[in-house]
Amino acid sequence: MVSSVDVAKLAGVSQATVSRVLNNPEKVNAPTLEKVNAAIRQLNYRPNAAARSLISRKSGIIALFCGQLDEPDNAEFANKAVINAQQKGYTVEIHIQNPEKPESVFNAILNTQAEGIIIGPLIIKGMAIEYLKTSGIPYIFCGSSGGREGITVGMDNHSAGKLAAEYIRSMKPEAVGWLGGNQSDLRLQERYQGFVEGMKESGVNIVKVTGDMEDIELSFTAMMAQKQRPDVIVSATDYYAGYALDFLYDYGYAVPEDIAVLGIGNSRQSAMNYMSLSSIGLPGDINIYEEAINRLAAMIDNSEKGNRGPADVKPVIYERRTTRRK
Amino acid sequence: MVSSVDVAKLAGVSQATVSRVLNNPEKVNAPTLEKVNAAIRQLNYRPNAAARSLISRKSGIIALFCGQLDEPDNAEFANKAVINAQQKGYTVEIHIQNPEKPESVFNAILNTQAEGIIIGPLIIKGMAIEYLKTSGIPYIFCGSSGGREGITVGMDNHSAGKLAAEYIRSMKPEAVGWLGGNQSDLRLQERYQGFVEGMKESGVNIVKVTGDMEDIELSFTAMMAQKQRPDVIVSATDYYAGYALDFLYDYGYAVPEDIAVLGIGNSRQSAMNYMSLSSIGLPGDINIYEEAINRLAAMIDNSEKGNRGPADVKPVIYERRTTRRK
DNA sequence: GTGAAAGCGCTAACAG
DNA sequence: CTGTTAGCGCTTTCAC
Repeated sequence: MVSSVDVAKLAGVSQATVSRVLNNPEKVNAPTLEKVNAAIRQLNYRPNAAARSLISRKSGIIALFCGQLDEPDNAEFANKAVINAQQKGYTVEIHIQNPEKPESVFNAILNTQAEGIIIGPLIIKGMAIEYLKTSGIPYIFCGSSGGREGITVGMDNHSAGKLAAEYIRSMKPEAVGWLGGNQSDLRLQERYQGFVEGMKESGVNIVKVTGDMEDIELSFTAMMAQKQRPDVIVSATDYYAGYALDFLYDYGYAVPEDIAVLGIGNSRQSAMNYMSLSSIGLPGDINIYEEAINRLAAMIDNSEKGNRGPADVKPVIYERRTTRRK
Repeated sequence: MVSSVDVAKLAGVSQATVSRVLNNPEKVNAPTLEKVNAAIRQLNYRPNAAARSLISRKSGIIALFCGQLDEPDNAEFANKAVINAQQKGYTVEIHIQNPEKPESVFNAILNTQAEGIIIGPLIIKGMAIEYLKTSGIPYIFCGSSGGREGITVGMDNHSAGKLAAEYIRSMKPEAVGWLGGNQSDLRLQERYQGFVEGMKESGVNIVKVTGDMEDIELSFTAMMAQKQRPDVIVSATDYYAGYALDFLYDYGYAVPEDIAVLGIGNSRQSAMNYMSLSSIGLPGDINIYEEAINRLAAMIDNSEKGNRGPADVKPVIYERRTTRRK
């Protein structure tokens, strides 16, 4: 490995001068600077980031936690958050949760040298919150929900559930199915609570199905086998709604004639003509990811406590083919 | 920041002993070990990764480069590669390419402390290959294509294009449209070359449309406005095929009756009933991502040169509704 | 404007 | 089994 000492030798200067060329070139005489730069190129020297951050106590790294990227919600979060962080000059360390052992991903908090942590949609379990709090590293929830622990930027999940309820009540359903996803996902719990609140006193029976996809497939079938089966299905995420559409097709239902389907999240896919899934999501012009990274960066720079509280954005409804009954 | 010296003081031992407790606890007497561990917990001590990697010259980091995660190809790559790397104990640093300035992402190669680099689907431009070669860091292409530079693990793109050609020739098309995506994506170029080769001597006219989505929308419209318009569209990726389906729907075409659509990549979406896109992809049981990470890890551990050559997996066809003409 | 020297927090010999 | 010591590669005073 070539170090700044090697460069110094070749250029015939001291190691300190090499460091200056890298960090304060304006404080170096033009000829010296050129000599050193030539040596750097010749040796293909690359400064050692570990040594630098040992001194500066800054790693330039943000750690990002999220669920698997095959779920559009997660992929959208990761994509936007990473891009915004990159634009601010940060390097992003990504940690993807394995749904089979959801706790284990949080062990990374113990060893990360990240300056900030951003938590997207995932299952918060085990020591996660405790690790976060004791790490001393600024953290922020975005799209996920930390409950009342730390600050959260994202859609107001409770309102989303409530809005879903209000919207489908106008359809006068006989019975409604709730596709809930993983029970440990706080975000989805909040959506469900909002939904139940919105359905209160409607007298409509709610059939709730939860679990991960494999489990859902079974319970979903069971739900549709009942005498009073739902004529409207609300899904806690667009991702599950996609699978619902798939099941319904397999079982011979017409959407929305037999059964209407409503998602939450308003993913890119849902807007495509071939899917055309009605969904509840953020107003079009809001970039919560940029806001989240901005806040995180502020917390890192100013050691800001981040007690400005949550920024819960009110969702809106996007009506598409899967609910558009004539 | 609390260091091992602080822990040592509190525990009444030398700093070296603290280090031993962390790395070789079996070489420490039980009572001492307990004293030190107590101090570690009390002070909430976390070893400084920078200092460690300064000594070991190992960062435990793999750098991953890919295109935006809203494209299913990219998301699948990132997801699987990250999960496999995590299982091997690596931390993954993710670098997402901004399509507006595709070169800039590669600057990260100059400063990364990663021990290995994995390059997924993206546009390789500018100094990318040169940076890779001079970095001295082992690298591997997966899903992307480095041409003949370095080793590649993934689908044989040329064969995929050829297979697409062979398949659609059986449909006796009058004219065929090729939706090509970004011209600078080597992977897509290879698919096209294979396609052209497969169509040779068929006498069928190929209309090629390339560019990113905004551009494609225009050229696509132009393509369909021609007198002899395609009755079969082959898309270089499933992602573009999705948009094609969307356009066709808007313009009043029936798929596959008026126009058949074939994708390449066999994304999860394409298999869903609501999309049911015929596509060309890897045989079901192959995990190229695990293979890629395994090879990269081997290159890191053994400083293996990685000259085992490319592992180009032969693709197969998944026939679904968008081409199933009766 | 440049060099010498002191560490950043840790691991790894080497003594004892 | 435990303490002492010498760096890892770099930035940053402090002299000259």
